[in-house]
Amino acid sequence: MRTHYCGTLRASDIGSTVTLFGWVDRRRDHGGVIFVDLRDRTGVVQIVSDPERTPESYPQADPLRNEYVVKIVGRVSQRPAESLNPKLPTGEVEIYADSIELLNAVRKPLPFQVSTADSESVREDLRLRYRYLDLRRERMAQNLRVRHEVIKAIRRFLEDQEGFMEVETPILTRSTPEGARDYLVPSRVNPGEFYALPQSPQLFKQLLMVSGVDRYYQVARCFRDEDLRADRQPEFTQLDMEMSFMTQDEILALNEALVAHIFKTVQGIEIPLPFPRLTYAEAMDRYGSDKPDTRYGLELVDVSDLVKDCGFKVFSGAVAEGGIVKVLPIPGGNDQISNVRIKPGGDIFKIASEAGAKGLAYIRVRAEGAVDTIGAIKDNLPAEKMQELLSRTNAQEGDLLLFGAGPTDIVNATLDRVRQAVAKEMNLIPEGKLNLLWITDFPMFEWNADEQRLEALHHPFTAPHPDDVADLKTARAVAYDLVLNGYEIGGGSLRIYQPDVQQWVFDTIGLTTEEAKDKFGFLLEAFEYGTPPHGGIAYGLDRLVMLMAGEDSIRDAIAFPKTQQARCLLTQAPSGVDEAQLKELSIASTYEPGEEED
RNA sequence: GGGCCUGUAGUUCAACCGGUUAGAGCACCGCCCUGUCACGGCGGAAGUUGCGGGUUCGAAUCCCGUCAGGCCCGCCA
Repeated sequence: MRTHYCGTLRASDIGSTVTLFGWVDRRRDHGGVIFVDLRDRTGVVQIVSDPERTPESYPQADPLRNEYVVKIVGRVSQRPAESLNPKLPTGEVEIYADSIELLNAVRKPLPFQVSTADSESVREDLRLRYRYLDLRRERMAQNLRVRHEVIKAIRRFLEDQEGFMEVETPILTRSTPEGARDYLVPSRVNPGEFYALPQSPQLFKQLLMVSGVDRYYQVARCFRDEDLRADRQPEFTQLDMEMSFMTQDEILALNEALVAHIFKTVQGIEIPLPFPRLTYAEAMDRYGSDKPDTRYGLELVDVSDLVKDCGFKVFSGAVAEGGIVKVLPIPGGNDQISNVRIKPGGDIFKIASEAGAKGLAYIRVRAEGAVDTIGAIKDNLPAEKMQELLSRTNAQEGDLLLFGAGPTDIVNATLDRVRQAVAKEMNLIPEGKLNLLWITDFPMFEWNADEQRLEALHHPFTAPHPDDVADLKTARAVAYDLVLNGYEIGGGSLRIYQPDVQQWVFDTIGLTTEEAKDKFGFLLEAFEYGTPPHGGIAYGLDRLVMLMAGEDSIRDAIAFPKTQQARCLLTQAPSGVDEAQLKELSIASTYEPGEEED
């Protein structure tokens, strides 16, 4: 029977006889003495074997190799003074092995070394193919631990301190319009009909409020059949919450306490409360983004009013057509960013054009208030406007001012991306800084040009701001996102709980009464039976863990993630199935290998 | 659907502008070494340069196609 875990042994254990199980992390054979680093999930401890002190185990230590599984019985001993290892938590002790039992060997060449120098990075496809080995490695083992600790902290806080109850909701549910593409599951019992996997438990948690659950949470798996990114997987985990009879401020305060609790218990980090708040309008104005990274400055400056009458048509025309002209001032940018990079063919130009910009005008601020700029600005911007522009952007010698001009959304998207690229390149992002903030007062709807209709920015159950109900089309929503270092890690809203308001919203997004009844009739009906005011939030748990673990990819926060092609390299999912299985489900595949699908 | 990047020994990387037998660290095998902790020393085995085609006297290197992985755009209420 195991008496201890490897990584937990300390000087206070000296003298004890211990039984350890684990993997050989490394073996060092000095001819007359063999050292084995034995690893389990808690860490490593050094095993010593030599012919004099441990004659029985010495021959047993000889055939050991990396990643062999062994049982070791030995005595915890003080290391000689000159052999202490301050790099290891167990570095004060070592185990004299009285017996070493080989439980299992490695029978094939390891696809990669489990224990390697930090500088060596293994190809990710190999790591995913042999994920069970990858998870043995310190980095991934640590990430799994962080994930576990985060979820544990959430449960302790919500259940023990705040009276939340976890309720599971269906994985097999019904397809709903709006939102992402659904994963579908054919129903054998009901031929021709399909379940959908939930994109989130949204409707069920609202129903639970009608049920009087009052404070619900769930660590909920969600599914969206969309293309993958470094921070997006087709199945992911939300911390889903919903609560009744609370105002927005009360919900935000509770969530601030939750997030602070998570960081405090998992990483010992104190986060000042309350979190800063920005309205959506402010965030778009100052950063061009609804999830701004506020760890650094580089705020945008709107200069539409200064240039609206100038002779430079790109500027005046943009304003005349209802757009804007904004400046991204880059302190010290003159030395950092050459004209070549801003002009067609340059990398900064490319970033801007991918966001829809036609180009980037610029001003370079020189000594004594002199400027270098493109001819069109020099010739067309009156001196007093130039002075006002320099003073409004707080321009100093050496600064580079980049202009975005055009439709508001394109200008914001352009300068947002350039801002992030510049911050990264100029090392403006402080290491280890955590910047949490709320974005509030999102608009209810945005225009979908493809479908020529308004659609819900958040989702169609979001309550309109009480001051704005006169005109829903332009109304603000009582919706909020939590942003951490430029990543949206959570978002929620107060919900509509009156059927008539819900109906107005469906009308506004062009959902006919019939469609609404067909898709959401059960929810509207539930609202007829005494629905409490309620609201909630959902966090992207994988993303939160990724950020807390210091990783750049959500895959490193998930035990068994999928590749960008949505494949599992370990199980080879997805796969073909027997014709008989399809038949049983009353479905057939229209896919023909070698042919283009459309 | 589109753009960009990567693919060389089990693994991490080299191999210059196309030119002898494709090299090195780790891992593996053998020998040596009693205080290492990324131990060290000597030796060995290990390669269809992802795959297919083309250009060339000659291709890891250039070109085309294809497969796999990554980053991004579109998409993701």
